[in-house]
Amino acid sequence: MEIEQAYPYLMERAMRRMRQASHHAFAEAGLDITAEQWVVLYIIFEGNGLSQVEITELAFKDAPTVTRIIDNLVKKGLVYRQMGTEDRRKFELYMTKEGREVVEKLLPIVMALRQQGINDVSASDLRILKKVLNRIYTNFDIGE
Amino acid sequence: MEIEQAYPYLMERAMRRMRQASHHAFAEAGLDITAEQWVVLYIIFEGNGLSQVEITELAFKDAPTVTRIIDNLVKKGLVYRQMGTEDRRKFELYMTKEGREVVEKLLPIVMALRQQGINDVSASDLRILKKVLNRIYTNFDIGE
DNA sequence: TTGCAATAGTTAGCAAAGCAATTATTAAAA
DNA sequence: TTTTAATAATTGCTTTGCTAACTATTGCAA
Repeated sequence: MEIEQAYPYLMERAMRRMRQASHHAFAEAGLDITAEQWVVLYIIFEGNGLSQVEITELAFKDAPTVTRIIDNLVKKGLVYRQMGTEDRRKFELYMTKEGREVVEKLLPIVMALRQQGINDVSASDLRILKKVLNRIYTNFDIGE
Repeated sequence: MEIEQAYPYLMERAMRRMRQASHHAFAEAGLDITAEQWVVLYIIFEGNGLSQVEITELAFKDAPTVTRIIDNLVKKGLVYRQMGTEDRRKFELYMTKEGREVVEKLLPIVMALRQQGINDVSASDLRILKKVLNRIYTNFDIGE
């Protein structure tokens, strides 16, 4: 019954530490970027010209959240919106030069953080972690 | 490099689904309680008379968050604050009758949800999940 | 005993998550 | 073609997380 042993608690706890570590590392690199902004920024970096809906799906966030994160990224001059040529409801998202520079500066930091988290975790344990996380995700599938 | 394969992404995704499922299940039971409120409510249920600092540590949240969650629980009439007898800076937190009723109503739902999440996950995989989550947590220990 | 640091809790400000409702545009149906 | 439904994005509202600043109380030390 002890709440400290329940896996949701352990997940929450690990996630929070991870986010704090990210924020701390980003700040140390002189960059005022949240972990969530990083996710969206990187998606735009990888797939230039994506619409917000596509970003929403890739980032597994909801539309309003993505709108606001992009608002912030635009304010910081890292990305810009361009009205869709075919479908004028859509925006296409592109990186600015500053945005690319930030990604290139952050990428190794993100990689190092990710590695730090699984330091001394065996490859097989990591595989099981991912498998179970995916399983938990599908176990709560909508419509059940 | 695919972000969908990175463990932080999988954790985030699983957590979000879990929270949604909780909220949905609580609402279906006719209870307007968030997952976060449940955590605090249950801690007060288990340890009657705890101070907010103690709750803060047990819930692994920060002080302002706990203050507000307790504010909400008080508004809903589920718990109440009582000024500390020895140390007048502290509050002691206690359940109301309604609070106890809510916990007793929610407890089986929470248990079922927790079980649903790890449906078809072997005991050994679950053990590894917990071990790795703890490892990630300590790998990001402050002061490193 | 006075003065100062530590502790408990709160308030304020910003970012983010979730949900409902709204606008603008496009697609489908009567 | 006109109406209706679906889609893309936004706005508003509430809750939470995090940081910093603040008040009140307690504990310790000069």
